[in-house]
Amino acid sequence: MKELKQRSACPVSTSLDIFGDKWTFLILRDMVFAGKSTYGEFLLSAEKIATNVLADRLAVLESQGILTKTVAADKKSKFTYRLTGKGVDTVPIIVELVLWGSRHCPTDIATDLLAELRTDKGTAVEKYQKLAREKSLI
Amino acid sequence: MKELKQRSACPVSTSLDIFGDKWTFLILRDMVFAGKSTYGEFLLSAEKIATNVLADRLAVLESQGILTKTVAADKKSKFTYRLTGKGVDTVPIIVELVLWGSRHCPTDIATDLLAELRTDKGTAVEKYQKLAREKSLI
DNA sequence: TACTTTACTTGCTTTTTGCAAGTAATTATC
DNA sequence: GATAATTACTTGCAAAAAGCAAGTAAAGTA
Repeated sequence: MKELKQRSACPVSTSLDIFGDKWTFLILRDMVFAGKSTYGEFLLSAEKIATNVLADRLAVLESQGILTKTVAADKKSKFTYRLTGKGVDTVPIIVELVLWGSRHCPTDIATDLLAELRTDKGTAVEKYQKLAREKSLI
Repeated sequence: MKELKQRSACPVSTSLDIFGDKWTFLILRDMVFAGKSTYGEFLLSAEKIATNVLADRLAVLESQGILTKTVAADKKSKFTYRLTGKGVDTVPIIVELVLWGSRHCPTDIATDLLAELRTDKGTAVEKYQKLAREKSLI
């Protein structure tokens, strides 16, 4: 059990106690927007997370109830990671990170996704939350 | 000039290249929701940031154009930090961190602020952005 | 002139990250 | 049925970042 220390009772602080690093939201991004669900898939992302850091972050996210780890349906040697409701609730945060980054940094994002997020953020958030929820029920 | 390396062209990743740590959003929170603007004020927050880390983060945020550093109006020995437009644009991210933390962690947040954010997030975001913008024009 | 305020800087220890290699249980192939 | 490949890690070590205590320097106050 990975236990995190809570630095204060401020909700921004408690959120950052869990998500305050350069990698955690990239794992969640991969689950929400790329449909990834295995250790091997997370390793393939462009940012090249180290294997020990990935293992550590997955353990933290599992212990914090943000995702679940189960043996894959097709292979016993594989694990499937799925978002819990608590994990699905991070979608609005990730969407705001997408919008800020795409507005203020040189990025390369699918124009249709960006248009979707900019035109009707609320609907887009609900859509990706629904997709993530459906995956967790497979 | 603090220069950051961009790990990929993904907007989530570029946002995290700047904000991906446990302290940066706490500084921005203090500016947006507590009206803080000086080094000494940031040091007083409950989470107790180390002085060298605070100095480093302020330098990064300044070099990234998220805040400006000017000599204070009243004292030449004091600096005033203010959000730029790019900084004001982080308010929606911080608001989502507040909402997630207050929903999923044991926190202690003013109930009227929480009600304000939950009832009409868009209006609340605009209100705090406007307040931050007005401060930057003083 | 001495003391305080304000904003750091420095030095040192601890923790986290990054990188390369190794391991162990399945699963696929010959 | 032995051999190789997949999949998900673990381990060891160097480098970077964070944490802590103390020191510095310019400006303001008594």
